[in-house]
Amino acid sequence: MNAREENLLKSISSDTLLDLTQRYGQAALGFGPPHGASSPARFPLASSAAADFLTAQTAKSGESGGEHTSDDDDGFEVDSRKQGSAFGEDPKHPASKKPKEQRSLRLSINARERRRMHDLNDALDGLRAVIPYAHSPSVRKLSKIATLLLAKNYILMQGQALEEMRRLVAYLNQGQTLSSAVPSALAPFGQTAAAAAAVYPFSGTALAACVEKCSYSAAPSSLFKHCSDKP
DNA sequence: TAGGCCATCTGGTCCT
DNA sequence: AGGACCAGATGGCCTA
Repeated sequence: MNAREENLLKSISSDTLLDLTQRYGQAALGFGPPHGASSPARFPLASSAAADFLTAQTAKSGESGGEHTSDDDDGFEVDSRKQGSAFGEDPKHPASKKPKEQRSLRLSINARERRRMHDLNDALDGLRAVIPYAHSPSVRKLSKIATLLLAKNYILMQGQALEEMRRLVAYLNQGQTLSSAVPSALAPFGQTAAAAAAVYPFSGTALAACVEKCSYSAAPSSLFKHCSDKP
């Protein structure tokens, strides 16, 4: 983790995160694609079940070869930076029995591996698209490791939010049954909420605190580490 | 210029 | 046998 990424993460306010949390949370529950979703295949979990996701990924895997690699079978559109090593002769294994066949096989394997890594990167891009962080063009893309760690913390945070919501609903339901003399439908919502806030044992700021603590800590080296602890 | 990040190649291992 | 997955090595690009 470098300073650049830490600054990026710190730049995200918890308000923004909570806002995004609400929207992405809905999407994750299947109420529609998240903001900015360009295609269902890009956000498979938002539109359908895990099985659909796997199907989409399998199909995508087949097509992505075409998207990324016109080099697929020939294996010749390699990164120009790596061309030297890609075509260099192995000093340990000079001209063997069938060098041409072996070379062809090696190129095919390389192309497959390249395709596989491209698919992996596509998946990471998909992950970046659905986790809350600054998506503006002026902000650098999250690194792979930052993406994974932020996604993990985001999932943990969502779980906590869900749990807190459940407790709140249970608490409000309990209050309804106790004060049945006053029809709950007539109770001003604001007052109800205020009363709940006054008595409700679970702080509404817990989530924001978790965001601060888990994802956007100012401590450079400890970034992302806090929530590796049990929530 | 050092360090971080990344893409690619490569050989090994496991699975179908 | 062929493909998927993995980890190590290598070298390029970018930023502080």
